[in-house]
Amino acid sequence: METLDERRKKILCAIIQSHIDLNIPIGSFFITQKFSVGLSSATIRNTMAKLEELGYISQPHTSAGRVPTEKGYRFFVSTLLEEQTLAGNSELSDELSGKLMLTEKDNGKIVKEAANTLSLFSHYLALAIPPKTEDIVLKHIKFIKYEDRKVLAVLVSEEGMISNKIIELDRTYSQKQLDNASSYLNGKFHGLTIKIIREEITGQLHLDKAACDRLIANLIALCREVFTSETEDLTLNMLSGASNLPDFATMKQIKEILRAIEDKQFMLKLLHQMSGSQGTQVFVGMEHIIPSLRELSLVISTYKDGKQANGAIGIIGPTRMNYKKLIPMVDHTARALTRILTEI
Amino acid sequence: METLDERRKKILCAIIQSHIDLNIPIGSFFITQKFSVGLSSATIRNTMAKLEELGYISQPHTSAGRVPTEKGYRFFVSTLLEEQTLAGNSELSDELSGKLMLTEKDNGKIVKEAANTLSLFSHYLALAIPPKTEDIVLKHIKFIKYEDRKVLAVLVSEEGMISNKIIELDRTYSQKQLDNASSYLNGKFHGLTIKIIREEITGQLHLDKAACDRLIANLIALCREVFTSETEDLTLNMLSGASNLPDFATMKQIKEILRAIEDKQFMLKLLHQMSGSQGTQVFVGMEHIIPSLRELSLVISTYKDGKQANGAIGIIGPTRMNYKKLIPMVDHTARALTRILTEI
DNA sequence: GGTTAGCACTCTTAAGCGTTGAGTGCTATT
DNA sequence: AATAGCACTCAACGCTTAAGAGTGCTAACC
Repeated sequence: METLDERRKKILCAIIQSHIDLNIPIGSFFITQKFSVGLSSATIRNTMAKLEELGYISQPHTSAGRVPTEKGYRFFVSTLLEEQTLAGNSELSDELSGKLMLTEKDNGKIVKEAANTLSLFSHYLALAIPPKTEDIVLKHIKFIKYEDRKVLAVLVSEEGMISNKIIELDRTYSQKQLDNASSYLNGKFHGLTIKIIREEITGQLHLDKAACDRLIANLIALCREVFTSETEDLTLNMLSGASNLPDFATMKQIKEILRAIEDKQFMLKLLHQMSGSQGTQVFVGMEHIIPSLRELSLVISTYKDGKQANGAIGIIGPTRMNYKKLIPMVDHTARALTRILTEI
Repeated sequence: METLDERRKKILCAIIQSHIDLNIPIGSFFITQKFSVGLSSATIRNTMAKLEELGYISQPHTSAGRVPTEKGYRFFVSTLLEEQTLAGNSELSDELSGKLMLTEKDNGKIVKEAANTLSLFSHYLALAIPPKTEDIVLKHIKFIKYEDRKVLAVLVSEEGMISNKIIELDRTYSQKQLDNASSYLNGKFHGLTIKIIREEITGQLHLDKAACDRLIANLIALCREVFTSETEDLTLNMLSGASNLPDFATMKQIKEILRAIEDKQFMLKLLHQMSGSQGTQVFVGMEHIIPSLRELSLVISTYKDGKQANGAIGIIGPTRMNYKKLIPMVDHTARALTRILTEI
């Protein structure tokens, strides 16, 4: 595979950046004008022909300028990621600290707020994926009498997530009894991840049953439901700035995006793709996730919440988006989010 | 003001229904074909001229057919509302009962689920507005230790809404102390609406302070925050089926809708418009709510939640939407929702 | 008087067609 | 290797023309 020398890289980036700015095919003459590169248009043309041959750019039609291909964008993005541009996001910083430092919020709301701000500044659709339910560490569980035979279970995680779940029992218990059950479970499961708790419950359950009184056994049995079912609230997908829907996309694409985001599988898939790697990643062309999202890109970065769990926050926009500005922006937001979540 | 005789009504409705079905201007000849009305196109033309003069229909251009005006749609809708068409929504019924009867849900989730289903069947954007916070009746309040000086307050309403709120205190309290505070407040405020509680707190507070011990006084003071601030979760706007975004609308309109829905004021305004009147209402052309939503209509119906509070559920679609099908659908959903919420 | 056939008129839509201009690839030259 | 020159291609634009849908009006009809 032929590699790109310095000049070709420079011209390729010039084409892509120009196309991002102007959204028109870029011609050879334009490059000589805009970038005082000291070459004639004919030379640029030769280079362009080579770049096209290598698959980085293409022509919409014979007599048009060049447009970046996905491969082109990927190259462009990778250079940007290497550069680690620490562009001035001080405005964003201020807004973020201002909004996120208000103390009356649980972590879920903080993450959502971060996505909101990111959407506001990027003018694109922002999304935040909370950590996987499995990795969440239980801090506290509390049962509240809800109706005659229904109990509201409130779960608080070490990371600051809060989740409600209503469970139905086969008979009525007093609040006192429920409090006892809470204490027992708190003592037993405090500090463990949901994953481990789940295993404990399914595995050891029959052993404990004999040891403790009937009430608690019964409650544990029902608790199984709390921990085994998907505990939706914790994995709630957070989406923000739908009003910042991109101008670029067709109705069909927008529908696809929203449908995808409503679908939990998509988010999990995405998080899975991210996991392992740290920092900011860019997916140019999202067809490997959903075929119809071919013309869209995702700039996304992981954040940590103080414990071991990882989430992700990022934006969805057109493939032709201003990566130079947006990559540092997403990166910055994720860092700020991590900082604030660990500070608490 | 000249009134419409039977024939004119019939022709007007034929035009509107045809236009809704086909989304093209409707000509006189078309009407004679589709509806075996026993009149020639010339006669239809005369009637059309009259209907246009009266403002019910209009021509996009000289040689085009007729298109309904907003006035036309309003007339059409009012006849449909009179008719009380009880069209077959058995499929919707099944889906609804199936989804809503699952017992593990709180009322907030049930309402959301109803909006989801409505969106699924209508193929439009569905929205549900929960009852006004003020009218909600407190059933239970519980404090859970969250962090050192932070407490998670969980509010459960008689209607089955659940709300979380984190409040910050000036010192640390033990869970035991928090439980005492919960009991005290439960005893004092159980069964009262948020509105009354709010008044009690702001009014009587200084009197009680002397009577009860310092801890509780302090907690009540902080409780003020729980009840006076907007308790967002309870008034959370519920929106569903963004993926069912209408084909009809321009990007600009869609942005407007989403922006509007993100804005709480809009929802409150809407609920206010609804309040007083029962049953299903149709707003043709939403420019009285937001100017830019001129080409959109809203079909919305109130639901009751067993107590005195009212919410609303409905859909947003193009002015040219299939009212004949959708009005009964919304009506039906609201009824089913009321039934299920009161049954519990 | 209401209804209808006939007809001229209007205006959109689509197709056809030459012109323009941007941008290219190729070749000969430096 | 870089460049100037040139013929070539093709989308975009404006123009004209033809077709067709639907109207309003008038005169005849029941």
